Amino acid sequence: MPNTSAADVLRVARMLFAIDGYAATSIGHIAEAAGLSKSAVLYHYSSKEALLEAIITPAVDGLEGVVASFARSADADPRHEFVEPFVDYLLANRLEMSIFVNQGQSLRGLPVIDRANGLVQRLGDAVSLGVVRIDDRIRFGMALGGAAYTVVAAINWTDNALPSAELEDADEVRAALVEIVTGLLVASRTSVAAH
Amino acid sequence: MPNTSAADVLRVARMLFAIDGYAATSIGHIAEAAGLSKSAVLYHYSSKEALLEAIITPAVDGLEGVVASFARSADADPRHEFVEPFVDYLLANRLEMSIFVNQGQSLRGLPVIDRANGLVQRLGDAVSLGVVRIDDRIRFGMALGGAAYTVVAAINWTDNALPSAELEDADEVRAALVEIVTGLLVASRTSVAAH
DNA sequence: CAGAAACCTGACCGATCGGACAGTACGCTG
DNA sequence: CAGCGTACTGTCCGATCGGTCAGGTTTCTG
Repeated sequence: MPNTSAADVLRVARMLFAIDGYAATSIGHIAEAAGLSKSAVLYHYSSKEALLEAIITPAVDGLEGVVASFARSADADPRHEFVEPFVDYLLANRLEMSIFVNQGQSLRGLPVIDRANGLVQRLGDAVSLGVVRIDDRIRFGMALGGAAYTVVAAINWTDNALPSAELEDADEVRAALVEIVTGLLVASRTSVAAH
Repeated sequence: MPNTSAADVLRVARMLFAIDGYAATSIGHIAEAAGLSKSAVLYHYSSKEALLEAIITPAVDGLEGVVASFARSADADPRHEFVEPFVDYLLANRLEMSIFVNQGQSLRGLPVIDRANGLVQRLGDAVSLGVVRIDDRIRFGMALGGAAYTVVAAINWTDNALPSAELEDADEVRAALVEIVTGLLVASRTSVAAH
């Protein structure tokens, strides 16, 4: 994690985009918070959109891996194949998740966001394959969406403004998420098998 | 549901605020979509903020009832006392929920939004009372947040643009949500009792 | 029919936005 | 020392924003 100005801009912008929203965050705000001029921000990132792209592209790349790991877990025990990578991904990309979970729809049209939305849809489609019962679909949606939203909400509802959350009991949180998500997914699987 | 211009403005604005976001929706956009001039919109609602207030105040009032119904269900079977009203509330206020679930943090500072956020916090606090284990807290968060987010996401991921979603199997959805949320809450309760 | 109230428009305002651009200070290399 | 790339700054621009205002039309009421 280098300490260059460009990296500072990235960190500040990620924070502001996640908490205040992309539309409500001006380049001037980012510049001020980073201790630079607006022009300096635009020197490092040629546009506001390019800045957003630089922020969430790595996270979207990681999401690609998560989707792949789900496809791989099609018939195995989903816990190790899919759930743990999924939960780890959520916890490691909280701010980026917050951006495209909460603003994914309003920002559609931007290429990076569309790519992220497409991946989410692919994940949803992959899971709907062979799942007919509505309550199973909803259970699955709650497992994925609920976990994502819970992790994101933890940013907002705990006293934030601190650079990274005070997750000292991160291991416990992780274990709990893995257990609950697995529970919801397994319930879905078994009811599929029984059907 | 009257067909006056003021009501049209309200409907259009609710849609745009929920889908495109409050910050990204200009009064001019609302006016255009409603077939009026910008001035006409500002004639019916004195400011953009007043328009948002008119949209979500009824939903926030309803949320007050939901919070009260949770307090009432403290030791009873939570299904009828709390879960059903909660799920019904979510389904009946999908667009408004979408606004202050997804944008509640970025819009903090606006009185109506702060009131809504305070209610959500009150609900969270009420539930944390006596719940120590982290996995129980997360399970509860996933029950409430996940249900809310699932209902909201259904707006965004299904082909929208249709005025109200094509929820013909609404009864099945409702039943499934009630069952799943109840399951998560009951698991939490029993583990509290066992502890 | 007179007048008031309700409804709506177009013109205009200051502020802020994303972004372009010309210029400057600094360090490295030949 | 000359020259060049990097890292910035302040200035300016057109567009768009939320909001005001003066006036026009329609509708209701006495």
